[in-house]
Amino acid sequence: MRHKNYEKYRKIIDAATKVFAKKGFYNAKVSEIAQEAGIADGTIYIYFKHKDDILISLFEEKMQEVLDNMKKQISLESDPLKKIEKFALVHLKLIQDNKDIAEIIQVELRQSSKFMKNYHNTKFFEYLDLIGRIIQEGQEKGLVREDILPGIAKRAFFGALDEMSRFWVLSKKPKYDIETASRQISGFFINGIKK
Amino acid sequence: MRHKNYEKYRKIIDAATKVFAKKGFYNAKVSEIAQEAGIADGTIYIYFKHKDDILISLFEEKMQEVLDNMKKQISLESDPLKKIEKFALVHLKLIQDNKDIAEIIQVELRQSSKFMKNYHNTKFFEYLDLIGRIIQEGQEKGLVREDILPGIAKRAFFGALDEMSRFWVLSKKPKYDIETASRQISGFFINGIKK
DNA sequence: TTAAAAAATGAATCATTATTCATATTAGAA
DNA sequence: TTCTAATATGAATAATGATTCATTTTTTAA
Repeated sequence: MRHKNYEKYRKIIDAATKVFAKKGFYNAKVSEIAQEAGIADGTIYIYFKHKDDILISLFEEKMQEVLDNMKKQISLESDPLKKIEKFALVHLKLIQDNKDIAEIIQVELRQSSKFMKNYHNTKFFEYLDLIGRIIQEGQEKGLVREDILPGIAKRAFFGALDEMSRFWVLSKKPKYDIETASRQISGFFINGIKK
Repeated sequence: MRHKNYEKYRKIIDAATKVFAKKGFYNAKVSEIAQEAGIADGTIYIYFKHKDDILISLFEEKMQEVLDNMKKQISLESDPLKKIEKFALVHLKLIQDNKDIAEIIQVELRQSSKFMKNYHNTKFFEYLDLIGRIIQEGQEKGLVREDILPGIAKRAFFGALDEMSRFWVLSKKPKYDIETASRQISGFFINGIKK
């Protein structure tokens, strides 16, 4: 199914992205998504099992793009501390350039236990782990303090970026520009963990 | 209304806390809350305008407690950097001791735009601002670097703690104990911002 | 060109639940 | 104790919207 007509599959995902971002998952009607995609309600059920499935698929698709992009950008830097700087900048840029996706990842996907507890979110852990590995690399190269626990540090760093994102997603006009925000956040994170 | 029978009002809030935490706001039935509270469905509508109103009230109540507690604890320290350490410890302890509340604040309340965009969340901003003021105090006393923007730093620090909380709320058994986690997080935050 | 298969349609179904309200119970005043 | 107002009850209502499926349209391949 997923391979028969990828184009339409994507069209539905894109429509859903808009509608979920605007209304929130539970308040979004399947018929609205269909309308936004310019197809009939029933057609959605040819491509997706049910409404939940749209959200999950949407997330998988978008997250894969984010992940690929981030890996590529990171690999351009060799210094682990520079990689952290880069991570912050790329992450916040992504949020700014894709408000709808950001809002869904931010708000909708975290939503109920249904999604976060039951659906084991591999892609998200992979993303988090990019940070973890940078920190470990930094420790191996003697740039990062040995007593830093990468499992905690990666979450702290991601959380810092993420809270900044939430702030942007939820406020009308960003108060700080991305360069400033990313410089500040990576700045004190790096200062905090370096030797 | 709110003052007539505060006891029952609280009973409903407590029941809702349990049910929302378990099922998520949208999947929680008003009748389940009523059952958990040991009252009839209709009684809920004597104390609350509608389902949304329960979530909002719940949040206001709980957040006020959290806020009062945090203010008290913080005021016991005089050194701003110690205050930050204390903040982290108290915050994470709260999460650990109140899983249900944590889950709701964490997951449910951030949920749809409905709550986060339309309902202006004063209590949350007040909480965030506790951190902001500690940082400013640190700058005034010459302990924190002048180039740190408190508006960004407070979000980063809160975000770091919050992401750690999410991890706990969503995973069965905590991998790190609170003392370790809070020491690590406040540790590199303080290192990151201090002169 | 034509027939079968695949894809798309959208009106109808059907379950689900928030909310209401006529009725019953309880508490407090007289 | 009795009456009245305040509370509480829970069955009935009524809207909602996800999902199905009989029918139509489009595509494919012979």
